[in-house]
Amino acid sequence: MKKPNKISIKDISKELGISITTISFIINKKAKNRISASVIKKVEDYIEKVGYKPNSSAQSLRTGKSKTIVFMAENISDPFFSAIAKEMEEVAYNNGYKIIYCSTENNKKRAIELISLFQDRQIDAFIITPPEDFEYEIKELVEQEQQVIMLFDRHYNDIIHNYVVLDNYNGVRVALEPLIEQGFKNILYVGLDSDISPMVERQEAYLETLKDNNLKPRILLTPFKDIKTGRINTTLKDYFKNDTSVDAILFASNGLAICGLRVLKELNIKIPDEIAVVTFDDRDLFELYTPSISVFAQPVSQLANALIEGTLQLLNSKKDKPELFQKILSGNLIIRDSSKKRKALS
Amino acid sequence: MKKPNKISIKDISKELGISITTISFIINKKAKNRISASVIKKVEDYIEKVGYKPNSSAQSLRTGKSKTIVFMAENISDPFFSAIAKEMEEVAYNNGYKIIYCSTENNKKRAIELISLFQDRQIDAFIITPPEDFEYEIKELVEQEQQVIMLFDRHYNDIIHNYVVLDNYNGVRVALEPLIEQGFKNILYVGLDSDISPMVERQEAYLETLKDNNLKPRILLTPFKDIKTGRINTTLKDYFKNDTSVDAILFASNGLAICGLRVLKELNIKIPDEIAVVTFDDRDLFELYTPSISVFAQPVSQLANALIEGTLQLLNSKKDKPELFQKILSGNLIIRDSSKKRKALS
DNA sequence: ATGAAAGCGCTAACAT
DNA sequence: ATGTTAGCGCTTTCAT
Repeated sequence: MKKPNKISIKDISKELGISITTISFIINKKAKNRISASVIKKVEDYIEKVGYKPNSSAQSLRTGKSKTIVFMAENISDPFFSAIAKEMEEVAYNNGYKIIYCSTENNKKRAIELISLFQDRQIDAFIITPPEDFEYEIKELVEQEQQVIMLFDRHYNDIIHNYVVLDNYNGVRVALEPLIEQGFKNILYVGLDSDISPMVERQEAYLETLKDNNLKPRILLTPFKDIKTGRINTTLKDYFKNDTSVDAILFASNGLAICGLRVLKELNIKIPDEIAVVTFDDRDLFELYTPSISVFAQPVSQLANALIEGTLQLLNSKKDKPELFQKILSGNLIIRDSSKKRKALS
Repeated sequence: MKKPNKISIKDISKELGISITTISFIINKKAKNRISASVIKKVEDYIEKVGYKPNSSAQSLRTGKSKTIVFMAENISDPFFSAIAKEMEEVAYNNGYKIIYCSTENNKKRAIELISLFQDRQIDAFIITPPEDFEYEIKELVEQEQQVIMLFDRHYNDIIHNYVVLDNYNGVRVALEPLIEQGFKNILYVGLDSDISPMVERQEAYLETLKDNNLKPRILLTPFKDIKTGRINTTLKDYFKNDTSVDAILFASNGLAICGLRVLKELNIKIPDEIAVVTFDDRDLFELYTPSISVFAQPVSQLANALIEGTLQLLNSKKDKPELFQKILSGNLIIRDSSKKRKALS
């Protein structure tokens, strides 16, 4: 490997006969009212000419800041999380930050390892989608105040922390409303057996909404890992065999819905004639499926923007006043064919 | 922000009364046959106890290596690229490397900016999916020998470089074979109007295969940007209106296929009865679509593994012998309902 | 077997 | 307005 054009401030200093301090000030835009315009011009031109770029390791070492944000998603290959990642990317780069992505797989042990791995490095901020049973770890992280901690998708009530989440309560209500209005009486909720806030909130909202409408709730929960193993298919099939009264389903996540659609197809259950379907999180699959699937779509762009803007804002805030960034965003229901009663179909 | 437990080698040195050098050797596993077992034990225990982790900026500054790999994909939210990213992630971390992802959007200007942005930082390797018309830039990058350059998905014939790509020629042949065998005569190829190698190779392979079978080729090309703008829908519709003889389509990418499916649905053209469909790149959409869509699936795990293993291998190789890592992997055809003649359907 | 010391490139407090 | 200089934490050469 050749190591050419590794030009440093010192080289510029020698070449131009100007001290490195002066050059440093100019590079860091702290030259105003300090350095003469002619010197600034001279240095800037030279930098432009030779394509000098400061050594970021040296900057990090000196300042203790790395201009790096870690985004710990549940799974970076999940369309929802990768869409968020994609949207944050550009804003971060435009602000001089780079983002490192990683996936927890919703696995506590793995998440702990990842945090430990990145804490060694100089990381300025963590954007985290915490896995199951992670409140203690987040609490510790927040209290250490080593870096900006921003939670995404999930949050805790007993810790004061930054977060950007969806308004799940309202989401479920909005998703159920048209179903109830159309007269569906036996609405099944298919969710994850999990303590993460969206799952808890969605389930609670479901329960409340059904209660408000004097409807009998039916809940089918499955552990996260059953999605991967495919065990969920058996669970769903068994359920449908035992409870034939269900006339509508609300899936609490797109992953759940995909499994559900597969099973309904296999069982030859007609959507929406025999069972209507609504799910969380939009994907192009749902739009193109036959019939098209109604979804409660998360506001991906808004979420991503809030996340990165909030994080940058906290990063730039003066250390003495500990700010808080908390945002709860609303999604919107997209009604497609899967939740329309037959007579309502064109 | 508090800045606690920022413990350095010097602190350990003072605490234990052992020199910095000795501790550094122990940390870097260069202590064998140099340092006494008792001292090693003492230091290791202390490090374990206080949870010391070396400052990576200092290491980078000193060694010139950052243990960082940049993965420049076309679009990190595309299921194909995000699946690759996800698979590489763990291997990289296990080897002490972190990965930064970014998206070129197939935009040359953006890609140049990103490379410039990351070259300033100490990046050890670039894994790049080059956009349109990028041969010159890659050539420069490779010649500079500043970091390991590994191309993915696309490659160039006139540059000697590392790459991991799909065997596109064979892929197209394999995808077309069952179509031809079943007697489809008017097979349309829908591709991207692009100079990137997969598109060139797929189109050539299509032409050759049809020629070998004495069939008349029909090619419909669309610029990359038309997918985003939706202009492709008009293009496709217009084509189908003018050429009603088509009885099968090979889509050169999953993005193209999705647009195609949308249009076929809109035009109420029945798959496979009126037009059979096969596409590149599998997605769960294709499996669940009605009818299920036949695909030529890329070997995602193999590609990801080759990419990261190859990159790590080059990273670890001695600088004096310039190695080359080139891998062409085969995908496999998954035949579903969309490419079966009616009589062949169960 | 262990230690002293130079220096990677940069920032910023402190001269001048 | 500009320059001198002391480290940031680490690796590594060269003593001892």
